[in-house]
Amino acid sequence: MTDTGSTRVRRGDTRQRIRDVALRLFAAHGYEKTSLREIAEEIGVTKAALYYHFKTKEDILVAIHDDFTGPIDELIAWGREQPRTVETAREILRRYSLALEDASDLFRFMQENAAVIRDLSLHERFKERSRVIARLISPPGAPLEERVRAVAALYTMHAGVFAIAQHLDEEVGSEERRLAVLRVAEEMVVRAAEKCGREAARTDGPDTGGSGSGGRGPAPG
Amino acid sequence: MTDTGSTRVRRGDTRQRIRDVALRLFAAHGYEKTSLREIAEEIGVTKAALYYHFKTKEDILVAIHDDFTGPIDELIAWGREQPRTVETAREILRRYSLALEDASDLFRFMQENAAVIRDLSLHERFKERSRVIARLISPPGAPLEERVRAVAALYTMHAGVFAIAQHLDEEVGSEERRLAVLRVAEEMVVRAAEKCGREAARTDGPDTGGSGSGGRGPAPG
Amino acid sequence: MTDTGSTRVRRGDTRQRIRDVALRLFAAHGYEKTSLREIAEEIGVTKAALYYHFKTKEDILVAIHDDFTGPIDELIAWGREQPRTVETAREILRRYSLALEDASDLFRFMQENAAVIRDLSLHERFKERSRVIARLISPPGAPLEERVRAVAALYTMHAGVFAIAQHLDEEVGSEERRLAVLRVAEEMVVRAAEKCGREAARTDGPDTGGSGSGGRGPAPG
Amino acid sequence: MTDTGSTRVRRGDTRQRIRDVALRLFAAHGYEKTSLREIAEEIGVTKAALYYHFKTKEDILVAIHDDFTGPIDELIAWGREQPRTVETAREILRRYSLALEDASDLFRFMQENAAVIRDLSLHERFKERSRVIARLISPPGAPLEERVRAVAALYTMHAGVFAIAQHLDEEVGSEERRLAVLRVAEEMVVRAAEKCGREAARTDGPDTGGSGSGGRGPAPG
DNA sequence: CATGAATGAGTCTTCATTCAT
DNA sequence: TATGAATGAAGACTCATTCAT
Repeated sequence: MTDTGSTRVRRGDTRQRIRDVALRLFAAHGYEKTSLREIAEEIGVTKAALYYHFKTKEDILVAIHDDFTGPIDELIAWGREQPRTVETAREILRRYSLALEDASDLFRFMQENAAVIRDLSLHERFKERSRVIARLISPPGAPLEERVRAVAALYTMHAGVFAIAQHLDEEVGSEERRLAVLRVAEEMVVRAAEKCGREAARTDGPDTGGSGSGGRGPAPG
Repeated sequence: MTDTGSTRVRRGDTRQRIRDVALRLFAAHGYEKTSLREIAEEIGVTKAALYYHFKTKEDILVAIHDDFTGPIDELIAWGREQPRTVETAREILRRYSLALEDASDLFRFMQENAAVIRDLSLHERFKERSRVIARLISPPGAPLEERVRAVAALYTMHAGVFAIAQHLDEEVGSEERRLAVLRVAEEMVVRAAEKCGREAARTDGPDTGGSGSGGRGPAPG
Repeated sequence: MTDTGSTRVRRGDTRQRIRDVALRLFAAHGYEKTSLREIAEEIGVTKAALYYHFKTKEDILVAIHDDFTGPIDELIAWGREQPRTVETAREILRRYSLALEDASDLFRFMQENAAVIRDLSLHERFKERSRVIARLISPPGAPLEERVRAVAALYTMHAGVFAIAQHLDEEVGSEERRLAVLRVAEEMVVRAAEKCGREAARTDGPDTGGSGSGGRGPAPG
Repeated sequence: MTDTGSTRVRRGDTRQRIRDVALRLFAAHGYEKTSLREIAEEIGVTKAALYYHFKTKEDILVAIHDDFTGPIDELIAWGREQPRTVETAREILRRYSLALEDASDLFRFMQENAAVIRDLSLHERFKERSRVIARLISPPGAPLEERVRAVAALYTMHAGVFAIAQHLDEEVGSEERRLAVLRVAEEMVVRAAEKCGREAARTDGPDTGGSGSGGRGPAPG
């Protein structure tokens, strides 16, 4: 066995630990209010060590961001090749819901620090992805209300991972909450399709979603 | 005639100008990234002058906040005395929509700086008001999904004043956008009531709302 | 009588003291090696106080520089209006010698920190003035050797205020040294004129100049 | 045949490359402003590698310095054994001019970083050599003006390799410039001797220098 | 012969805040 | 009603240097 770091410091994983701690602190107190000193101290290294691994504070954030965009990019790639049906839209929402849950800290951070992020290089990359997904759900030339509904569905899901959760301070399981939010979002886009008379397959309930990625097993009626 | 500031600076209204400029800068670049120096410079006074009018930086924010809560408080008071019908819920949304539009900078700011605001005294006051309105729409003991829908409707409207607008980069009038968002939000709570079998009055359209606060004239079909 | 600062700090003159101390330290240890902390400590204020008076470290240097350029600019202005005779050139050298002596710390600094200064905004301004004076002495289209002589004369004088002085560690009075250097420089330009056959007035020796601004007494008309 | 670096980096010559790159950067931006990171990056090794070859940053500079002092030391040795005639002085200048040209980057660096170098161990060694050469040209007990002339001649040559060159932005070949500067310097010491009535050999032109080190062939009349 | 990882001291600079005037 | 002058604390970042591997 190699010397498994009894020597006071988990070796090698510093870079990853910086990302982890930074995300937690950024999400908790905001990007500007989190100092590199705090991050370094919590990890147990010096500020200078952070600069060995990342060129700037913003760079840490970028690295965190890019850590989580893989699933989203796959979702976009998948979405582009599907037919533009309501069922596709629903499946996108289901998958997006899962991706969101995995990266909930990051999304919460992006949402709650939007004002500051606007001045960062990150901003454009993030915004673009958001826009693309919205377009995947609501066809480019769709009527205003349908497009609003699509974006609203997305934001509902974003809010679902933290803001809405705060309003539900009772004992609501996180998976239960996720599914409830998902169902609401799904319905929004289904409604949009109905109203605008698209090639809506049956849309009575969120039943068909059974295809699975929306969750394990059928959602309770 | 009133002394129309021959001296290049409107005298007397400094306090108000501080609030205005501060809100604009806070909303644009975030609370932490906006320095008192910037505010003072833009107004044309010294930093010290800000301290004549406000005790701390946070105080400026509190003053701004309180400037805009009047209408919301009235809405809450009004809501408390209404019967808990779907129609009431819709009317609350309509009025909330208008209040939001008037205080859009502030709401945008609160939303986009949530992470930083969490550490401020303001936070609780703001959060509570939000919670109360949500409760006005979805009865305390309502089923999970209905409550989610209520909160989602509220967030949809919050997002409507800026985030959604960004996705609608075409030439959509701001009033047109507001009404579209409002309609989507209304439908969310109506749907909730239907599903949960409340004493839903007719919900076909946002017609009854004629009481007026939802907008001028009937919304286009 | 007003309270004449028994209160520990000479009031009002902070800005000037910053310039003085900064120049001394810059000249002694170099621009890069002199930290704002050192300057502040020596004056007895905080680093932040420096930033109340100057926007950046470079700004302090610029202010110092501009303090001393007045006489040089006057010299240039005067020179431009004189006939381009050898006598004018000699008078320029004499006046330049005096200006140099007054600003010797600055010139020494500029000379000994040239490498660093090259990256500063100051550089161009300084270089240009240097060039102009050289041109005043050696006519634009003069033969190579004459121009070299003019520049060399200038550099000899620059070096005279410190580098040459170091080689003369015996007891040579500073005024004695200045005049010796000046005489050498004068001769260089006189020789140049002789060789190139300009309208040299008598150039046998640096005698006539004696009365001039190179020492005490009125400059020749 | 020699292993001509198939591996992208000339191996073995790292030490030399450090010296080269360091001198170039030191001369360009100054000693303090040039970081070991820059040097290492430009070479394509890590900072730590520099420390394999040199003990400190200052050590790199010392090594560079010592690289170039050989010719100067030889010149000094030669000079010491010559009779103290004007002709000797001229020959010293001629040889010095050539040595200077070979080590122009270093001399430029020493001149333009004098303020910083003063705090380095190098300083004394360098200054001493300078002093010795000056003494070789102007006899120990010579009158003030003669000594000033000697030092000025030396500084003129130093300045000649860069500062004067800058004033001559036209197309003046570097050899042409060197010779012009040399001629001016020579004349300074010749004049000194004339005035002070030393055993001046003929001084009409820089002809006798034929020994060659002053340049190839007779200088143009 | 070199690197990966890290450090401690220090850099310039900005900030919210204070207070005598 | 304001300002001029200043401060203490902190910020992000860089540097020369070290050392185990």
